[in-house]
Amino acid sequence: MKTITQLFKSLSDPTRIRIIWILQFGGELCVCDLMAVLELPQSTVSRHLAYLRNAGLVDDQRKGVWMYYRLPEHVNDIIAEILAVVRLTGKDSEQAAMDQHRLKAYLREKRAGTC
Amino acid sequence: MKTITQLFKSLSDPTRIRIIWILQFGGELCVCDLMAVLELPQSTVSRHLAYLRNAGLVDDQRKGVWMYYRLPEHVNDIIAEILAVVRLTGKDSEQAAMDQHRLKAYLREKRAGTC
DNA sequence: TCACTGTATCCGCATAAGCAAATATTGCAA
DNA sequence: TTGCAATATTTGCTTATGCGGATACAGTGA
Repeated sequence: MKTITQLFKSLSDPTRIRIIWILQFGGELCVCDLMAVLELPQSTVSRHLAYLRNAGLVDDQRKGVWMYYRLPEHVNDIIAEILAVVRLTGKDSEQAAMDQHRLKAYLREKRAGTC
Repeated sequence: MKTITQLFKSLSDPTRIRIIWILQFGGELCVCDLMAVLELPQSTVSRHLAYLRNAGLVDDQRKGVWMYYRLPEHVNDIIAEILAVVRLTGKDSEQAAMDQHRLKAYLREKRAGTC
């Protein structure tokens, strides 16, 4: 019961929905990538990621100093369904399109080796 | 964007999840039916129903003094998917089973003509 | 019209959640 | 080990949300 409401609560914030849209589009990204796309301070992004991690909606993996986040690959039916719904909502979202555009531009200019 | 987060926010409360489970099981019910099953005061139940109505997750219909609530029949893909997810979560929920049991007992004793 | 019942909304309060700066932690390299 | 960069967590503040009693509104019947 608490798990389910926690799951929905973690999706009831626009920033967290945006993070999932961005990860669905961009695959694996580190915190500073997300900071650039979301245009939000580090502590804010990190806290939202912790929220999503606790709900089982993202996986994290440390690579040196960088923490990379991505959507989980092996999930139960409920989370899979929910991620499908979120993807559906992103299809005709202006915000999702803007974030995808900003991510593409950011990745194009990003130099190798930097975060 | 706001619509989506509002949708998830309306599902981030245990009482509202319970209401949807109860309606999935019991069909069309009025506010006092739900008060009996949820064991919550009228103002609380009504407010949660308003939340769900605004999110498009329940339909209401007045019949005399009574307001009947049920799940919407014709919904878009997103709401249909979300209701399916909620149903899925109810399958192995002890709370859902308890509420179903209480609803059955309540309907058995309820006299015709009373709310 | 008036009284009554069922439901919706308002109000004040308590709790929860978001924000961003500050601080702590982690891992790498010198 | 020391210093630095990336990230996580803490802190203090502000805002949002839930609660239930009180009140307002709507429909029915006398």
